[in-house]
Amino acid sequence: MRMSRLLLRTLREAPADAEVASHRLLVRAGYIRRLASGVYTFLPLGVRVLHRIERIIREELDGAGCQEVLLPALHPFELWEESGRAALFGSDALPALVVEGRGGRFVLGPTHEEVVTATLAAEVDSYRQLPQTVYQIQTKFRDEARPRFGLLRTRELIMADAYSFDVDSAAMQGTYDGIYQAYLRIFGRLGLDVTPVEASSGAIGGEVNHEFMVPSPVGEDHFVRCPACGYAANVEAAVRQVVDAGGQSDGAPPALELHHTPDRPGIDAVAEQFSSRGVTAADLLKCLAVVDGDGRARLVVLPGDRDARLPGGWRLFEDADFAAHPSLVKGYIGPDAANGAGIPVVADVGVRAPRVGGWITGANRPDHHVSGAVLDRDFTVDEWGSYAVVVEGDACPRCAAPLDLVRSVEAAHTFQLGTKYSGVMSGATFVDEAGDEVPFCMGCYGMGVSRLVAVMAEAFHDDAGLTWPAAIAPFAVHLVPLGAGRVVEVADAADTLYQELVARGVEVLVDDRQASPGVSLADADLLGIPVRVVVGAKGLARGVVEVSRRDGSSPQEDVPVAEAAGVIAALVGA
RNA sequence: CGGGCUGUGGCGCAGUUUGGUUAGCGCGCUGCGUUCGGGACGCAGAGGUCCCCGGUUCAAAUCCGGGCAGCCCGACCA
Repeated sequence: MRMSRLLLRTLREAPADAEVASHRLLVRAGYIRRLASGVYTFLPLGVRVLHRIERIIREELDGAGCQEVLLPALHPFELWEESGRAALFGSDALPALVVEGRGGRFVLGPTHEEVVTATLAAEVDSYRQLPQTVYQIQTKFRDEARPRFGLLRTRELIMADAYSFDVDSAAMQGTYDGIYQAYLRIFGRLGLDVTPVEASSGAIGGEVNHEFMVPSPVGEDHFVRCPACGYAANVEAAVRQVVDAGGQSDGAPPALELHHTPDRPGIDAVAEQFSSRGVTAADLLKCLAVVDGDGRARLVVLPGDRDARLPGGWRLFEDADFAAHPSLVKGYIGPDAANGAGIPVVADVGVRAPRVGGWITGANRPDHHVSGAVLDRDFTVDEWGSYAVVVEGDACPRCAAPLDLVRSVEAAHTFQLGTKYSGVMSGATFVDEAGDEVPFCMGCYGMGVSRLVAVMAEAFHDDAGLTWPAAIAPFAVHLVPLGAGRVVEVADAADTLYQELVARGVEVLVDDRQASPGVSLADADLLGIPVRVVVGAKGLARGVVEVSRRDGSSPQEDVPVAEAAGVIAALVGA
């Protein structure tokens, strides 16, 4: 490709809204342009990178036995009513865009479980046709509350999503493992350091699921990792154990005392009132009245210095709920009231740790708290669990070693869905060997392709620009003639080398613009093509061209002009 | 959805407080010339609904009212 013909403009300065390196560099180097907030155009260089990534994904998914399809991006609204997920539209969980057309109401697909289930339902009737795994590379639409960081979080995104259909749960798990391994191979070929973690399934659903996390300082997710046993989980799903330090007090048990605590909204304010006794938020019980997934009232209790982590489907009490349960006084809840009212108390394991002086907690009457509350004397717990967001240094749930906290970008997410969709959508069944009609056992697997462009740019850049690995670079070789406009030997040598490389099947970008050397070299740094070949008067005087690696992985090398095409072609594996 | 900030040629910004004649600077763009192995220089040019609507005024980028959009922090999130 001749650079003079390439639709490319590089920018010396990045737009003011570009904060992170990938966004700044992809815009400056002319790979992408913003059309609207969270909506980007891929220019020719950007499309080439996108396609290289897609090709790797296709090769690995095809190799894992998946078949490519292309599902519609425009979905009949009724399909989403059938699955029940239309009820989530407009919520943060599923911010879909709905459009009114002459043919009715449509959803701009935010994800494709409904469509693919309907598709397979129509094509598959017998266990003999199973298993099936299909995938597509498609544009998805989400009405993001806050698009940001360039391609990392957008309203319109390109995703590779696969869907598996098996006869039963055991078969589905086998398929799941196969895709999981294929995903690891994809990230391996991209050269990304990825960690699969246990995660929460959100609006997609299902029991078992994994996120594929790429550690990054600009990531919006956090996961914990155990350096001892390898446990890894998103903080939204991570659990911990509480190690009994042993120091049980042998002094007299604390007495239960009532305190007047007016105008003390919140844990920190209450702790402040007792600060003269050395009390901190960790000495208080945080008591959250919630409604669980089955609509039952529960009281979640955890140490006051921890953020609560509620299981999926649980929600905090609203005013109407408090009205229905008058024993729970908003702002002054103590677990004993829930015990008395028969409301199950579920407590974080942190509440089990021995505590000199007991707990400070609500007194179940306005403006009052109690101190000296002791577990099993003043209140009881019906069920123990991990209801606090795990933080760095918490004990690993498997081996008790201190956990590390890692900031990261979610690059992919896989789910074992089971019959969540096939169980409720009509016709999503097949006849099994015994002649019974049973629903498909499904899995789904999503990978953010456009997001991966940004993830790769985050992982592969330096101060001067991008440093693509060969696997996804838009071109293999950047040929930079210096002074071709006035030194005919340079122009001739560069043109000859360009023709030879093209003839050998090397993807070459040649800088045939009328630009000064500084501009050409700075743009070459910015674009990040892995191998650079400088053809200049200085080199030609010695009979050589200069070959270097953008990532600095090997020193610059002088190659005799006559051998250049062969050496370079071998270097890039053409 | 809450808080803060910002909308001025393609990009980055000044000008707005204190209204005033032709709206300015750097980069980029066009032409000519010189230069050119790390973002050169000179000369001459082109390019602007100053986010939108309404108001005040002899006069509005500037003041007032109402919108819209964008960014940041938080909340939320597949």
